[in-house]
Amino acid sequence: MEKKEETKAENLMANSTFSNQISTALGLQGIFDMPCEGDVINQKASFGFNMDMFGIQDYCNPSLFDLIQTPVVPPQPAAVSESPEVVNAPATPNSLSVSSSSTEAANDEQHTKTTAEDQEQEQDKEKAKKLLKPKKKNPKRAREPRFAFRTRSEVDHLDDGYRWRKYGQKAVKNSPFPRSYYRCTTPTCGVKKRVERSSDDRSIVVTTYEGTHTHPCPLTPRGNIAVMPESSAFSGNIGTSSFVLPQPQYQQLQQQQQQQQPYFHNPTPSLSFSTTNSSFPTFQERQFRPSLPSLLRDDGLLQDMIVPSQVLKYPKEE
DNA sequence: CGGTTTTGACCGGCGC
DNA sequence: GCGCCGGTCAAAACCG
Repeated sequence: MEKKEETKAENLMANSTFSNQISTALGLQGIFDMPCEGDVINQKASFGFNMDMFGIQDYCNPSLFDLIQTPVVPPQPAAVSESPEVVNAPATPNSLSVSSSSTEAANDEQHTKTTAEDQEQEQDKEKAKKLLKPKKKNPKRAREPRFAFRTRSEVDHLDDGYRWRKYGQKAVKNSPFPRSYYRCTTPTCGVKKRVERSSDDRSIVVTTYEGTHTHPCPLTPRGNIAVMPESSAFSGNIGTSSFVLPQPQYQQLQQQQQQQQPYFHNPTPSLSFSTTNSSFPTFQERQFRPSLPSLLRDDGLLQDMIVPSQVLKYPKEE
């Protein structure tokens, strides 16, 4: 019951354009504070990361950034060793018979407690267990670059335009709120993200991204930030939005992989977040306010902070 | 019926 | 070596 309510709520909130787009796009690391509720948005958006690079430092909050930025990148990449041990082939199905016989012997010594079938089952279990081991191949595999940011939102999992599948949830020490683990559903994309609620302020969601998407945002044809995909009222404007979030890391990958994957030839828009000569107004020029139609109101209002200027103009601003 | 979420178990790293 | 903890797996449940 509650679950359904939650689902509803999440659906309602699902439109929240997510700041990870920004972060992902910029390849930033650290924790970004991204207030996205109306009460907060009215306070003047306090981007926690340095937006100087966009020429919109007016809205950056360096102190906050400094305050909350944390080294989410592991201290040491600990030499990724493709050591032979990774080859350490676990018991393969073929080896089953061998170990099976030895197991039988062992059982024989004790007592004939199990039938052959039982043993087979046990062997299957063990085999299954062992089959898990090879996955530890890269014991110290270098972690992807990570970054985290904080978002004030009622929902844990905000829609960032990408599709995620939850693959785990864990209770977090010293926090009453569990941490959820998501993985990008795109087969070749190994991006993960963790979502947890701040124990200090339950209204704050801490999202940590790991890795770089190797594909455009599925909800947008050109990898642009997705803004209210189902809001047809805006999609038109958004489609031509000057607010285009490039994805440096993604672009890097483009360069690296475009030979392998023509997919990446899809030109990623250049950084037009810069306000110097684009039609996108400076943050200073813009008035962040809950100006979107009511259907947006309950969403994380982050989209207010990053919706294109056209959208912002949409509702008469008075 | 296929995709997603839930959830208990498992594993490795790390500190003691 | 042991226990704790974070991260992941995968079967089952759930959902559209």
